[in-house]
Amino acid sequence: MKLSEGVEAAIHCAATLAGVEGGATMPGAALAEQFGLSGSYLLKHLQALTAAGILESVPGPAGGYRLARAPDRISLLDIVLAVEGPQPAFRCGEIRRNGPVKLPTDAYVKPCGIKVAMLRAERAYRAALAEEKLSDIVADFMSDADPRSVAAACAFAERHQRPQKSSSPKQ
Amino acid sequence: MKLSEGVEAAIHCAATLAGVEGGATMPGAALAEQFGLSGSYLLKHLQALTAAGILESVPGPAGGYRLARAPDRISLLDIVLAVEGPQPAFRCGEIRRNGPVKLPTDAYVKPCGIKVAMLRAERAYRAALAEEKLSDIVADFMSDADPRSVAAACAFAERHQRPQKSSSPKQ
DNA sequence: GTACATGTACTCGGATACTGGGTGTCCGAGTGTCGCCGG
DNA sequence: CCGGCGACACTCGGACACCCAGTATCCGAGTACATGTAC
Repeated sequence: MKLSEGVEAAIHCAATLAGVEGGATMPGAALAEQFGLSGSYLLKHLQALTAAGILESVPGPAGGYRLARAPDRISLLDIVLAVEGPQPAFRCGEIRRNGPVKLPTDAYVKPCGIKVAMLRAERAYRAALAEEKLSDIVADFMSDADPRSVAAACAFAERHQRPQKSSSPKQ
Repeated sequence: MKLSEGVEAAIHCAATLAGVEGGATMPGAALAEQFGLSGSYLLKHLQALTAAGILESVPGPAGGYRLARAPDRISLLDIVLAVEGPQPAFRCGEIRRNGPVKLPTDAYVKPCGIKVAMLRAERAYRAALAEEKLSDIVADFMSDADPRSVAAACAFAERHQRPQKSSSPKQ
């Protein structure tokens, strides 16, 4: 039961990207600098988010990443699943069948009760994660966090975002 | 987000031990055979359960493991935490502080909103796991599972449990 | 002066090493039992 | 025949290798802009 470090980075990046204007993008290198990470490595996770349809990538100069949809339609579950993969945390190896007593296969049509219980709890986890919207994260940060921190984040976003001329119809 | 394989084995072992009489024990080697696992390896997890106070170990011949308390007072959360460790799945590395802009430490007294959100979801997960009692797992297995599977499990338990003469006051 | 071709700089993307936790295995410590010996 | 002693067998417990996912890094592909040249 351990999430990879990339999850934290991915969420922070998504939250940062939620602060830039509509069509503007921010290079992965800037995001990496923002959090003191290796740019080359952070790209790996940004690519995962892009593949999952959470981010969009724009190549070339003045390119970068931006959110693919509104922050209130992005949940922490989406990000976690994109980085960690969709498979559940509990993997049932069906070890109940590995005993020395070999029962016919049709004795195991009923699913393993332990698996059912574990997945039921995991559904609760995912439901709770799905309730945590990226927009709420950002809103709470803007209102509750230390003003200096907010100002620094906004300044950084302002400085590194690159407005897209083609896609953004003038702001 | 991936639980170790040992969790599945630990839960199965605990469920099996819930089926033996009060003071009786079952050797770890028997449990390993029951699930086709390496005995030496399974001990590692059984030791973790023992250290967490979920199981009791009896050394010497006729020794083995048994539940340390009633199955209705053992939840899947207890077992998962014993095997995986108590630390939460989401580890906040405070990467928000790693940026090039160095703010004073007192700008970060408020906890990271992302951490708060992640841990809130994780609390839901743990609460759901805490609701899954080992007694329910066993009861569901006894009533719902295939009769042949139940019979095999009972026969195995009957064959391998070793009644403790000292602690069990004659059954 | 304008339009086109070319070179450059910047971006993302995928392929390639390194490392730590989990997995798997081994040998040693402790304990109860059985057998043997002495009384 | 009974009690004490010693060796044995079985158990758990901790310490030691192996392997894969995650971590970290590099180089290559693609695109937009800037520049230089021809018309």
